[in-house]
Amino acid sequence: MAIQSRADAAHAPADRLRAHESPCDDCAIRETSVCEVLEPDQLARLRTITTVVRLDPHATLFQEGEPAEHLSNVVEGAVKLYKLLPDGRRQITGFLFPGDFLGVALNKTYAYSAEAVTKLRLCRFPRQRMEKLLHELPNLEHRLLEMAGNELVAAQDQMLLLGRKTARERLASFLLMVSKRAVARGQPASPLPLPMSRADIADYLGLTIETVSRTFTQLRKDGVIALPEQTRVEIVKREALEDLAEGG
Amino acid sequence: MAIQSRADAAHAPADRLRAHESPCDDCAIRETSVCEVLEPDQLARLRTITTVVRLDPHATLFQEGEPAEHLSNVVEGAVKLYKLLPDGRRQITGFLFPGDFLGVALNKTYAYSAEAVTKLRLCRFPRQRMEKLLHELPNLEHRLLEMAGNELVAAQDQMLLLGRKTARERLASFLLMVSKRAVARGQPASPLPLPMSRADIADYLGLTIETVSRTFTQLRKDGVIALPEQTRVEIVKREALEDLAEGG
DNA sequence: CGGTTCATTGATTCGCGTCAATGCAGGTGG
DNA sequence: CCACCTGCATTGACGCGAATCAATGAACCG
Repeated sequence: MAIQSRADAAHAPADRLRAHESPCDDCAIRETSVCEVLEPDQLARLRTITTVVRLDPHATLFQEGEPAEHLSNVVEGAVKLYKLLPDGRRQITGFLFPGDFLGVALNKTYAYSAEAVTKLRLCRFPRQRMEKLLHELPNLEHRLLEMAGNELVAAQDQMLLLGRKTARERLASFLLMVSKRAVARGQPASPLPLPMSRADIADYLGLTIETVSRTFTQLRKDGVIALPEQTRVEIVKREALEDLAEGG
Repeated sequence: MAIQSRADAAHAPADRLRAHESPCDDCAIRETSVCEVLEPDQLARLRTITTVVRLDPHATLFQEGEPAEHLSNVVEGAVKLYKLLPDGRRQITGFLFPGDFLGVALNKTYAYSAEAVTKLRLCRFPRQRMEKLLHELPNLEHRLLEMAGNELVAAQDQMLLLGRKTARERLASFLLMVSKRAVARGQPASPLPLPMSRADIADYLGLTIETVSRTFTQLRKDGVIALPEQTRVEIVKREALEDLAEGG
C-alpha cells in the first residue's frame, strides 16, 4: 500500500488563491456542510484559513498516527478512512462524500488513515487555526459537536453491522447507506454510482472480496438489485433491501 | 428482556436534595469527568440541574428510540449500551465506568438502549437545560466535543476489532481496554474485576457465550491470564496480551 | 493485441456458531 | 444443615457461513 501522492503536493499553492477569489456562494455543498451555520462575515474568516486541494484517486491524505495538521471539508469526490493491523488486515471505518467533514474528533494525531477513492476536491484548514476560530465562533463549535454526534450514531450502527449481521444484511445496509447519502446530496436514490472497489466494500463490511461479489450476485439473482455496470447499482426492490438490512 | 425498574423511580426525589447538600468537592470522579473543566461557580450552576440517581443491576436507563430526556454522568458502577435487531440479536456498543458521560452525542432520541450492569450511581441532567447551559459555558461544550472525539476513536478501534480480529484477539483487546480504564480511574491494572456477564462480553465482541468461554480457557491454559473467580481476571503476561490484541 | 487489474465463480477449508450436556455457586425452604 | 432449584459458565460434538485457494472472465490501456 504505497503512498502515491501527498495532499501538500504541487496543487495546493495555486489553489489557495482560488479559495480567496471564488466566494463560497456558488459552492455546491454549502448548505449541507459545516459552513451552513456561518454568517457571511464568519464564512469570510473561515475562508482566510482555507486552502482548496485537489487530489487524484489513491492519493494518501494522511496516515494513522501522524500529527493532525489539517481538517478538511470534502467538496467533490469520495474518501475512505481505514485502520490497519500490523499483518495488513484492514478495516475501513468510513467513506466520506461531498459535504462530509474530515476530522470532527479534533485529535492531536490522526486515528486512521485517509485515502482518495476518486478525484477529489477538498477545503483544507490548518487544525491549530481552526481550533482558534472555534473558540471565537461558538456556533461553529456547536455545529461540530452536532456532526460528531451524527458520526457516533453512524459508528454504532456500523458496530451492530460488523458484530451481528450476515453478509447479505451487511451488503443491503451498505447499499441503503450509500443511497441515503446520495439523496441527502440531492442525487437520485437509484441507480447508484459505487466509486469504491469490491475490496473497499469488503474491508468496510468486514468481509472478503469473494463474499461481497457472491452476495452481489445473490441479490441480483433475487431481483433485489440490478448491476448494469460493476460500479453502478440499481435498487429494484427497496423495501426488500430495507427488510434485509434490518435482519428481517 | 423486561424493563425491571426505571431511572425515574422512587429514589430520585430524595436524592435530588443530596445533590444540593453535598458539594462535588468530595466526588471521586471529579477530576476525570465532564466537571473537571468547570470553575466553582460554573459547577454550582451545573449542580442546580443535577439529580443523583441510584439504580439496581439490570435496571433499564432508557431504550433506543425514546426521546432523549436526560444526560448522565456515571459516578459509581457500570452501564452497558446496546442495540438490538428485530430478531433479538444484540450488539453492545460500549460499557461506561465511573467518570464516563452518557449522551455526548446530544441527539433528540437515544440511539441505543442503556442498562445498569451493577448497582449504579449517576448524576443526571435534563437534556434541554443542559443544552442551554452549554450555550452559556463554552468550556463545557468544548469539553463535550473533546469527549465525543475520544468516543469516536474508541468506536473506530471497535470497528477494527469487530470487522477484522479473531476471537482471541478480541478478548485480549477487551481485557486490555478494561484494564486501561481501571488504571485511568486510579485502580490496579490487575487483578481486574469483570462486572459484566459472559453474555455481555460476547455481545460486545460480536461472539457467542461459548466462544468467549472457550477463549478464556485458552488464554488461561496459555498462562496469559488467570481466572481466580469468574468475575475476576488477572493479567499474567501483559505483553503477550498486547501482542495478541494487535494481531501479533 | 498482450498485459494488467479487478470481478466473478467454483472447490475446499476452517473458525466460530449451534445444540446439548455437565459443572458450579448462590439462594431458599424444609 | 442439607436438598433442591436456578442461573450462569464451561465443555464437547457437530454444522454452517464465510474465508481461503484457485481458475476464469471481463474491462481497460499502452
